[in-house]
Amino acid sequence: MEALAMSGRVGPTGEDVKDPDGIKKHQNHQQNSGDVLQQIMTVAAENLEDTQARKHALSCHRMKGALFDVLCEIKEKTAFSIESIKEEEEEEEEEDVPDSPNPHIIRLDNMLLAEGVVGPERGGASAPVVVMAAGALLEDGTLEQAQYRGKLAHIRQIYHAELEKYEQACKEFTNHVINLLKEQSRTRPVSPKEIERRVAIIHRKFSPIQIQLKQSTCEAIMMLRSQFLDARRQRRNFDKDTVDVLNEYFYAHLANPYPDDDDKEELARKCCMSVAQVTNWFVNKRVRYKKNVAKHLEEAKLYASVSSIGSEGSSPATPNSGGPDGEL
DNA sequence: GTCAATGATTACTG
DNA sequence: CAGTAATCATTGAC
Repeated sequence: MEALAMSGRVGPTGEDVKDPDGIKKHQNHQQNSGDVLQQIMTVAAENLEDTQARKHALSCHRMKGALFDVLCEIKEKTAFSIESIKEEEEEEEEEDVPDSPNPHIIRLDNMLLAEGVVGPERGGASAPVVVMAAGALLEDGTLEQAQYRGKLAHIRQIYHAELEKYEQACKEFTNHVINLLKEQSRTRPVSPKEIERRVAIIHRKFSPIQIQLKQSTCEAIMMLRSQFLDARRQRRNFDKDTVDVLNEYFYAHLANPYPDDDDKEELARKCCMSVAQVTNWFVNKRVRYKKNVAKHLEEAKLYASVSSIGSEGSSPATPNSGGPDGEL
């Protein structure tokens, strides 16, 4: 209220306030400020043109500066307590905000980081097509791995594009609100602290969108993983040339169809498959041959004639038994 | 849609 | 740890 006491020496109505009578001066002040407050109260009920005219009149008023200060002070005192209560309530309601990160969000962040969706890009992740093309020729990297990386890079791209959109929208809305508040600050007291509080509220309201984006991205990664890492869903029959090479070896070593590590590697190289796949193929072949020898006889004859080495026996033996009459 | 064939996985064994 | 047996999940011919 000091602001009012220290305000100009000329009254709003223009009369002389140098009156030595302090009571009269005080009454004048009261009446003047009452008038201005009354004008403010009636502004809301008026149409736009009247309001603009009234606003202009108010902003030109000699008492405006002093009254504005007074209103700021009152608002600081009253609104501050209300806001602080509100904030406490909001904090209680919204525990899922980034200000108080919960384990779920931490898990999402960790997964995004582990998969390289956030954080530093991993060698060419931004160029999935190149990765996919080159990936087929990489060390142990199969075409599937290259496709996995390519799709992961695509998810990364989408995530960052959406994140950018989100940040842009949040920023635009925040700026819009700040501008509105600044605009309003010409006719009503708006403290920087209030602007700060409003911005914080906007960010809190926007954060669930960001969490949803993270959640969706993680779900996409999980789906991709299950799609690519479960080989059974990826199963492809080996092509005929591959099966020919394997069958040739199998029937050529029918007495002991247990390729050693060197042979497995050689076959894997020849057939463009992994050693594990060669091992699987022989496991399946042995058991299925044994289950139906009769059915495989024709096949045995065919590959026996193809193979220059020739069959060592008509029945597969147990590993390293060496004998042609061994059992599987 | 059905079903045999087939590649991969799991539990268990020696 | 390599192998077997049983089983799963998918492919591909019909």
